[in-house]
Amino acid sequence: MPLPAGQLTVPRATIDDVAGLAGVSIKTVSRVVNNEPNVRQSTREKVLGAVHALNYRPSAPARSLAGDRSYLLGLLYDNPSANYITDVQYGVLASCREQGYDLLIHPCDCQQAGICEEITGLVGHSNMDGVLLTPPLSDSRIIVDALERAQIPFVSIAALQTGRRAAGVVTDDRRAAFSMTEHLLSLGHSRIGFICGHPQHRAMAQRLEGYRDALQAAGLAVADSLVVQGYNSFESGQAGARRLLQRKNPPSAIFAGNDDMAAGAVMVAHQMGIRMPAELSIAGFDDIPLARQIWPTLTTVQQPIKAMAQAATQLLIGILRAAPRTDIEAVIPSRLIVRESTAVAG
Amino acid sequence: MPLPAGQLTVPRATIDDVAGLAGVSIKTVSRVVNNEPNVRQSTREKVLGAVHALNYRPSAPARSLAGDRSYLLGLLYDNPSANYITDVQYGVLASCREQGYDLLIHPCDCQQAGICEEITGLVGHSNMDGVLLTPPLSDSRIIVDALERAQIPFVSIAALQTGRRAAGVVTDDRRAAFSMTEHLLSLGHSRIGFICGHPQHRAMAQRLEGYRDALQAAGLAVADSLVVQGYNSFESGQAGARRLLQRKNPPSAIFAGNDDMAAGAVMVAHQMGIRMPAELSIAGFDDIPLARQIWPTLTTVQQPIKAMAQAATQLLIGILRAAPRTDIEAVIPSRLIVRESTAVAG
DNA sequence: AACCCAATTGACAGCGCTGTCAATTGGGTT
DNA sequence: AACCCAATTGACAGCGCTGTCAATTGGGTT
Repeated sequence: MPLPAGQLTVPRATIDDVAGLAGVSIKTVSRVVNNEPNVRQSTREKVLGAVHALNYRPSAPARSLAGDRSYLLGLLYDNPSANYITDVQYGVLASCREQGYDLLIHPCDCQQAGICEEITGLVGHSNMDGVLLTPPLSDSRIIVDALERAQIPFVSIAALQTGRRAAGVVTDDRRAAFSMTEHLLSLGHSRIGFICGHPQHRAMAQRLEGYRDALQAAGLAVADSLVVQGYNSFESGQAGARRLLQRKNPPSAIFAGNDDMAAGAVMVAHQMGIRMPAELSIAGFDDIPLARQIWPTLTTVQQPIKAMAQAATQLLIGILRAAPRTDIEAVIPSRLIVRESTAVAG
Repeated sequence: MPLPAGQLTVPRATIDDVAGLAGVSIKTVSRVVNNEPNVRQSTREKVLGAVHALNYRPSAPARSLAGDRSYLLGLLYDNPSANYITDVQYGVLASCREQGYDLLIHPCDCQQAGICEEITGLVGHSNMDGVLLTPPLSDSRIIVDALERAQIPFVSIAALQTGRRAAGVVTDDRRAAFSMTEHLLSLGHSRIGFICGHPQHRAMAQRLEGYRDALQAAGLAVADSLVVQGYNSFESGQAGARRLLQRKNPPSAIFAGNDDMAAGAVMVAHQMGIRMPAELSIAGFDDIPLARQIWPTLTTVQQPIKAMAQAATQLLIGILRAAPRTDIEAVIPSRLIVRESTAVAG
């Protein structure tokens, strides 16, 4: 039965216990535990033996208080897609565990007044060493500015920080969208609708560019009437698809900027009695689990979300360790996955 | 541009600064900040004024070190459903913010050897005040035992701790499953298949009981051949549905123990060319977003996941504060949602 | 006016580490 | 053998709070 903390039967070993057992000073234990140089190999082994024997784990708060580092990272997001966020979390956690960091998660409301103060307050209070940003936060100029002003180290996932000395990890959105559009063109589609994601997301702008590039490369005009604005959510995908399909001359294929919106389009087609993929091809982007859970299964771009999050976290920890150049941008490639929602134009 | 921590231009106010400005001792500031009794109203106001003026926020690690409390809660889970976990997280976070706690998340692998040591190690290292458990961890005897032995306060979400003095928050699984089965019976279905969730989850056992109760109440025999074992995942739902639908005498309705499995069943029906709901009704449980994102949309039970998580967190914080009786069990009701996947038997 | 006692306030140690800086060690050089 | 200096080790203060316990305050009572 749960009891209040602090009454553990086996009290935790402290650095003094380890030092006593190993016959060295606590400072030497500290050096070994933190992998600092200038410790004789034999001493290191003696200390590690004691650490192991006592099952010693340094106290996070004590470290944090003394060393001005908390070994705590924050993950900030404002994203409606559970699948996306969960993937990001797993990626971030993988790197955190590897490096001995803990993770605090902080969903927040991007639109809310005072969001910047909320975020800097949060970070200050929890003593986070650094934060990871996902879209749309990473695309928000005011939020990025606030973090820079507060001098909080951060790395953004899936968002270009154009013209800044900020680190980030992205995928090749433009090229992938180009490939997807090419795929649809190769199936004989010439009227391809595009449901764009949130206008503030730079990754979405990139995907739109890729779509345009491919049409132009194929010698086709980019009809503005075939591009509709969505906001990343399933519901906005439904609305966008309705607008496209209710035209007098509807497209024979729809490419949505992400899977949630593509799934919304699939739902609308079902509701309108349009058969897929015979009468309508639909493609998404991201390859979240939902892409395999709806009928027909979605042709999409597998965005390496987890890998990107993991790489971004590595990058952040590297910056915290060494404070090197921070204008690093890593690109992790994505790939096309053809499933059942796209077929030869009817 | 990110810089290493500890170089903030405006140094954080400490308790000494506040005490100095308010003209009291740091202990009095501590009392006010922690809402302790026995402070004169006028003193309290003076201190709060200084707190406000300096934008003072107590240092979490210092508090933790001095007070043996970290204001950190842990959320442990091993659950494949992103939707479910995200809902739980939002609920837990809502209570955490209200009460000034931060949240560490820790997905883990329930099956892995040494899981108990991993968990107790984790909790000890991070200095969590208490942890929240979701199924299947909350259903695992060895994990619950380990937490009790380590005297770590915990509350479980959506799992009965039968025969223990442990706190938990559940919904009325049995009654809700009864209602859903009744709904299907009232549509004229008499052969209703059931895809059960993970055999270790007590909530799933409850749902199976509810299904049985309803059949018996209607004077129908419970055919063992109509109950198949799943494991909560989409894929296990597909496998279960295939087994049910490939019988010589298939059911006209399938009730799955959760929405992920129900969605798997829907996928199989599509693949087999079975029309829904005309030829087959399918019902789920939980009402995750997926239930509204597949076609046909799922009739399901709205399980108040977020509310349960929020209540569980409140309960945990209450236990941490007062260490009162810990064998509390809260029940939050769920309700039936009829959508497009169920209809009169054909 | 003297006293009393609960209410209020404060002094100080200590939580478990890391940073700073001084002390010690020990192999290579002359 | 005496010396030197980089490598190694340790002493100690201090991070910002809370807990403990003692000191002070101030309104009610006699």
